[in-house]
Amino acid sequence: MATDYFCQKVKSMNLGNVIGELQWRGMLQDIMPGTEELLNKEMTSGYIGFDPTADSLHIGSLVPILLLVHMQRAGHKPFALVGGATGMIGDPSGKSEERNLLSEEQLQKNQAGIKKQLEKFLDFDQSKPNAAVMVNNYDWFKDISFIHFLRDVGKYLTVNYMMGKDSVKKRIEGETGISYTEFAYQLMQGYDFYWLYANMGCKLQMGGSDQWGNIVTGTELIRRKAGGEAFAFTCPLLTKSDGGKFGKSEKGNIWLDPEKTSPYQFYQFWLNAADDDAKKWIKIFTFLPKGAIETLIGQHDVDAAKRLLQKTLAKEITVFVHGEAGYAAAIETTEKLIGNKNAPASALTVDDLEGIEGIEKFSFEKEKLAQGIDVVSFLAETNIFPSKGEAKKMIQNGGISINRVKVDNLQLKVDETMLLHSQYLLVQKGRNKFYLVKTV
RNA sequence: GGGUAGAUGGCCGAGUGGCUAAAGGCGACAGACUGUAAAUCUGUUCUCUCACGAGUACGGAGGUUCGAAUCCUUCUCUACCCA
Repeated sequence: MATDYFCQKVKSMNLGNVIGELQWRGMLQDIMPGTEELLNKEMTSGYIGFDPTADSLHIGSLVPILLLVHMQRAGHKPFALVGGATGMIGDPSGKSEERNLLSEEQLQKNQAGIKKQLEKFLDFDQSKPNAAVMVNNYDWFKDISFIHFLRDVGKYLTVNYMMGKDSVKKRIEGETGISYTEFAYQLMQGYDFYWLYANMGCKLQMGGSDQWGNIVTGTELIRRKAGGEAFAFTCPLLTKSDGGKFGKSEKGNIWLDPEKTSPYQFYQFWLNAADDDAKKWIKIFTFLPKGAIETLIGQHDVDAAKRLLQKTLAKEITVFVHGEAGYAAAIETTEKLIGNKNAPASALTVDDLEGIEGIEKFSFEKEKLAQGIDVVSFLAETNIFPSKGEAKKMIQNGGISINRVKVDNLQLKVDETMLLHSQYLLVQKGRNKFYLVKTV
């Protein structure tokens, strides 16, 4: 009795208050009763699933990842589930239309990519009791037959129950309907939770709030099939203050893979956050303590133009995802290209130009330049623009600069005399999109 | 099985024989203003073309017509109603 009490006491002393932490950070949407008590009482195993819909995670997945990190920091045991099986089916949540199935080959590739990324963010050191664990639901789904699934899983929940889920309801009421395949998705996710509960002692599932329905199916399955009690909480889905989709730029998703989104572009995304967004995001995407964040917000309000919040946010998250080196490269590029925008392009050294990380580079034949070429053809032939028409429109809009000088004349000839260090041209589209053309 | 209403550009949505490459809105891109913001205002937004212009396009196929997103036939898909 006395030792029990002692053990419990020791445990609870080491467990940080995750829920409280997540709450002030604005990372808590729904929570099942009893979850907080469980987390305060014992080291809890909790999981989040990531479906391999692409070969890299993007910043939308960052919030769930951070939930796991917070869990681990607070002394709990995080499970990252790669959805090798569920990814083959397709989650209807938040999707207005039935999706195309991915090829198995593609799925394999995606799983590998996602697995590699998740490994970076969590501590898998198995000597620690709360080491992170990576699982793949394909491992337990691959041997289940359809008949077994219907008997062992499908039997426990009514279709009525399943149809009540928002994700399903919306699709049934919508125009495109829902296939049996996607309808069954929640059962699979529910079974994941059950399997982890039964085999790995996993009592908690987390996720974005769009996952609430699927998660509850899991706790329900655990209750009915195993008579057990499981818990859950979700984080809010992020939106931008202008109503746009979070995590999208003109080039599409912001990926965590530096090959897809360079650290510079990644950094720029956060740096460009609107003030209101930055205030919310800095709590979510950094691990800075409450006091520090409050101070920052205070300073920001005094002089918003300094964009202290954005800079701190961008720094913290870039270091987290791409490391110090990635951040350093991002900063370097930023300063060269945008930092001192009044500096003439000729101030950039060869090393500067060559070393600019994360901008698109093109090559162009030196001979063509020797004769001089009109800007429009130049922009089209370097592939900076797909056609002359587009290049022309952009120039007419005043959106093109070469070597930091705005092109205001369609007739402008580009020739050798414009080259920086005899071989480079710095082409700028809009305020902060740069392309480096190197002659060959 | 029977009936009705639909399918228009990235999305929403107007358009029922020529004035329609197709109103309007959203989104996206660019400019001005700014803080590499936001808001606002302006321009662009099917493809190729410096331009003139040409080519594709209103679910698919075929037809009527000098001319079709618009009329007819048929097919596919969706929603709703009746069995």
